[in-house]
Amino acid sequence: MPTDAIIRFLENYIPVSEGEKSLIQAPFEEHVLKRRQKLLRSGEVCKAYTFVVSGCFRMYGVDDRGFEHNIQFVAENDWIADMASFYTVKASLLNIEALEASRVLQIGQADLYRLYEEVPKLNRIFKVMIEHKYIELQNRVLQNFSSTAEQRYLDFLEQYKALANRLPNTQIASYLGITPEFLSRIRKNMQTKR
Amino acid sequence: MPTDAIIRFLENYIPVSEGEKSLIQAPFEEHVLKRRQKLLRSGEVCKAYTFVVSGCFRMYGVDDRGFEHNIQFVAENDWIADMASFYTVKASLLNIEALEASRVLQIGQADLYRLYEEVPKLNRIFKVMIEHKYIELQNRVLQNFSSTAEQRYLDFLEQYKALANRLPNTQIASYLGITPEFLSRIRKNMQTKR
DNA sequence: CGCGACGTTGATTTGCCTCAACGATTGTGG
DNA sequence: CCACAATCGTTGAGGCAAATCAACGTCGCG
Repeated sequence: MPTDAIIRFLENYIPVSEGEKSLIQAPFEEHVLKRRQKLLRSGEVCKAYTFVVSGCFRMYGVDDRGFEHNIQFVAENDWIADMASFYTVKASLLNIEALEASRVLQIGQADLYRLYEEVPKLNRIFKVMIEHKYIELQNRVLQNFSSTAEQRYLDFLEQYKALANRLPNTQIASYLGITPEFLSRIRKNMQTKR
Repeated sequence: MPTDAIIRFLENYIPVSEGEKSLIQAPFEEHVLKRRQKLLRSGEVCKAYTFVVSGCFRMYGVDDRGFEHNIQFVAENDWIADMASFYTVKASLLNIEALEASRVLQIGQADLYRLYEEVPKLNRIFKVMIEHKYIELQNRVLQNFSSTAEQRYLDFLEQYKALANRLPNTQIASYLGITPEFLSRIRKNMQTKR
């Protein structure tokens, strides 16, 4: 069962009984996406909370000059949604796009709220999960203070070792807030150093 | 009772019974801080979750060259803690400092965990609260993509109207990631425009 | 009163962007 | 299975936004 992956994820936090397992697994729907296909377009409401079974996504915004800026990458066994749009049911400012062919499991607002009622411990689990995500995001803000782009690039490689190999440098540059050209120069510079 | 402010805060989310109120209020301790006094120093473990009754705080990190960078401001009727340090019980990278004379209510890890058991709905309330904080932080990351520092300054004034008047420009510059000198030039420029 | 925090202005420097051009690789439809 | 397009990484020349360093006036406070 593909939804087993979700149970394994939850049990990293708190054990889940057999009855709860079936309650949880029931409402999720599986979807398959090709590379470049979108889970969410800005302007739409984010209607689903998404668990990534396999593959990889980027979430990004577009500035007033039309440039894209990656906010986060999410790979297998992790969750992605624009919380702001999902909970307020308002148009999202963000896009979510598959960087690889991917498989996901999705749950809508109504089903998720019902699950929170039926399985109250989900509130605890999701609270902790979101705390983790908050900490990760705060670390990102902290890293952005590292003065030079080279240092931020090194920090990124350190923190996302596994992911970095799978991502094109253009996407990494967009995450770091620099141009692909400048990232290329940074990499060249690093080679001559060592 | 100063802890009434906490109940009012919680009831913005979900009603709380009389019995729950006393359970919740019991473990909080009140503290008074002068301007510039610290709630947390980097290197220490963040041992308390703090509710601000009155006054205002900044949370900041220090980079490798010794420069301070503000991550967030928190004023009355809001919570502040370095979640990363609080939940992992490891040394914090951050500092929390009073920008004004302030009064706070603090709860330690053990007491907070006990409260989560005694009053399970706190998990729901804190989940939602942290979601809000996550969204706020994500907006901050998004705003940082706004190309020019002037635009980011305008965004900041828009979002934190009330707070902006109370903060010295040096603190705002540190939040925006620019020098106080450059913020001064931006402000001068804006005057001549209108 | 005197000291430290704060804001301002000027001159100079620099990290990173912009625009343009060119191979290498990937993927895709005929 | 090849041809062509699209994506990706790289390099060069020139330009700009913001940093740096230094100096000075003002204000609030112990």
